[in-house]
Amino acid sequence: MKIQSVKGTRDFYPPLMAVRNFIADGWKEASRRNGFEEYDGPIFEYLKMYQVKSGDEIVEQLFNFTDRGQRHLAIRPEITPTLARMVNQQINALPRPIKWFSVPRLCRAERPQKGRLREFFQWNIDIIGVDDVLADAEVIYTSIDYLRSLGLTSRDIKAKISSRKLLAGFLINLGIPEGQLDTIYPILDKKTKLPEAVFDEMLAKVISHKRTAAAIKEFMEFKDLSNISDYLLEVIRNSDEGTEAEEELERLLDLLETMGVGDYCVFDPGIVRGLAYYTGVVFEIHDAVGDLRAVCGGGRYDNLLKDFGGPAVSGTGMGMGDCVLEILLREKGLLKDGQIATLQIDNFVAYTDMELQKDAISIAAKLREKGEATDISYKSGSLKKQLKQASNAGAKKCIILSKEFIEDKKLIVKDMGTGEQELINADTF
RNA sequence: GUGGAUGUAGCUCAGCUGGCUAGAGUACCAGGUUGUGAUCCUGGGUGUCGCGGGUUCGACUCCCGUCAUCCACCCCA
Repeated sequence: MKIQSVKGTRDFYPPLMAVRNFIADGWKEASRRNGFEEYDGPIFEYLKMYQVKSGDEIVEQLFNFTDRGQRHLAIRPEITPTLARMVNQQINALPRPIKWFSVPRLCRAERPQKGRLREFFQWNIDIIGVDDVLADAEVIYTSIDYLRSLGLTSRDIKAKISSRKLLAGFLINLGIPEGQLDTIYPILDKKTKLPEAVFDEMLAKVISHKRTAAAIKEFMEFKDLSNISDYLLEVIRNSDEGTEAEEELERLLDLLETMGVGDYCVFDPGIVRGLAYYTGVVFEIHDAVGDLRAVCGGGRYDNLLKDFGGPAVSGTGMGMGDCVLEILLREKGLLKDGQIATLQIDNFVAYTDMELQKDAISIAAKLREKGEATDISYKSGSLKKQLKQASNAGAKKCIILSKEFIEDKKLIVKDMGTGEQELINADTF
């Protein structure tokens, strides 16, 4: 019976595994050089943990099951709730600030499409316990730092930055009841993703006042804080919250400039994020020219720990999936199939006669004991074939046992880079 | 859940308005005077033409159904 792979999953054959490691290793290096510590949690959790934030409809979008003890469990669709749980459990023992990262394998039961699969990897970084926007700047900087290290320039990608607080202050001053904000955010989040007419229709359903709707659209299209119209500025500054958010954003952009990534960053009030739990700075990094979905997204969530039964400690973080990233890197020519070696050995041991096999095995074993990556031919076929195998394995040297070994206990050591070879005494090994 | 496209060798694909034993490139295996990596040459098909029905003397080809994949919606933590 032939069984195929499950929809939305990937088989990581060695060349693809090399790509996956290339991405994950880069994430880990970027995390460490920016001062983040690695953590991980279980791959499944109680289902209700994912319902806290997002309600019951989320259940249809994740893989859930009941174990033999009748526990309702779910394979993790994200790691942030796990992070919140773990931090809450030891909140009084952990030194602040908490700067943690993880590269979890996640599953979501959504319909697969370009840049979105049912099983994927996502780099998460979070800073918990720092109210200062410096923490938001650090998160954005670390994200850019990684992408930049791959060769993506400020012409390739842009970090679009806004603030939920700014938006909230603006909307409230326009006369929108605070309780309605959570319904409006997901709609505004779609502004750039939908045709204008469709968006207008959706917005009209929640905002009947035409001038208010127009003001919201106008606000979301501004690209420069210093160039915003007097009327909108007045609306923003008409509240402490709006004024505070404006100052925070200005400081954030200034910090990013100081960090040397100012040219990657733009203010974009069109960035809202669909999630309810964001409370401050929000951002997404996009392909500057293409129409791929966001490479990563994140923001500040001041109530997350509290929502998971912990204290009111603030956090800010970011998630970056591997699928869109890989597509982007391939489009930019920064990642090519077969470009990353799946095998890198130091020595390959070849022999021209079966009577030499035992000695060859012994020499290979000694090299391995010394810590050198060594492979050996399993049969004494033509030397041509064995050298080809050595070459394919990326061997730096090929050690050949032949008549010189039988006669004088000498080995041929061939440098696979230069092609030069020398005779050495076998007892050197 | 909705719509569109596509299913032929491990991979990329060709195969016309139905007609001989189903093909190419690539990959892989073997060999090219039993001692040298590339290229080249020779040989090897590794296949339930997604699956099931129907039409027909005859189906990879046409029709119906079904399954799968991809793309776009819905959704997106």
